Amino acid sequence: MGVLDHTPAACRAREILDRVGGKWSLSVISQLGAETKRFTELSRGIEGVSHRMLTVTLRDLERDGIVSRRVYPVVPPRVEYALTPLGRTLLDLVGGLVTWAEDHLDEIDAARAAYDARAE
Amino acid sequence: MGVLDHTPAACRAREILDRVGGKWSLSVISQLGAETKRFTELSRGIEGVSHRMLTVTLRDLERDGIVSRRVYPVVPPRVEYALTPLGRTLLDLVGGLVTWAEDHLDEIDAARAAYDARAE
DNA sequence: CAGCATCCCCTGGGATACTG
DNA sequence: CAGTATCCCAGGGGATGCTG
Repeated sequence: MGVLDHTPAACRAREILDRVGGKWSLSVISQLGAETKRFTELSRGIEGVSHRMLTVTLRDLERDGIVSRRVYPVVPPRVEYALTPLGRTLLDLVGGLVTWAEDHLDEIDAARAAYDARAE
Repeated sequence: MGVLDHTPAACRAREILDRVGGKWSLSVISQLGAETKRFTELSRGIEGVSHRMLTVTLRDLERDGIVSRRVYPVVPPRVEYALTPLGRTLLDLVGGLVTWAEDHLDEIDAARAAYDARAE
């Protein structure tokens, strides 16, 4: 028996999946892992993200205390985003996900192909 | 710079989130972590899951090679589900998520409360 | 027992246009 | 530059009922 033998544990893990599971969350966290960035820098660094979704994602992460938002009262506006200490602990965890993905994605793809082949 | 400094890395991590991010996936993986179980056992062990969603979740996990399905040709039908070796490696990873959740959920909840308070 | 099939609803997320 | 507002759609997921 490990950490996951009771349902409540899976429940809690789901909560963080809800927090990090958004389509763009990981990309944002990834981008902010190295350094503080401005809105437009993030926008350019994340291929395919719309203006709106980047805003929404940043708001959610900020609300959860994973990303900090610093506004400079200048014109034109300047806003900088960074990971909070909490966000940086997440970064380590997500590193584990990436490693696992690299190690097993081929395996999963093969399993899918085999499954689909069986069912035609 | 860590594992997450480039977007492609985040992309790959997203793929596994897509695979495991379903509402019931973690609960199923959790339930199967300890031992092989039958459909009804799983159903009883996971509070709130509907008949249909359990079926769908199991199919998806089976397709990805995370869960194995064994049918006994008897009547009444008997079907047993278990984690595959690949599934067990996932179990370890998810253990990390659970630990992180336990360590930081209060922090996140506090951040949310503070954020919501600021915005009224 | 294990599970498809059907119906329906709701939210996540895309496109686009407007502002301080 | 850094957003907000509005509209819209696909599909994830719930409820229920039928079957081998």
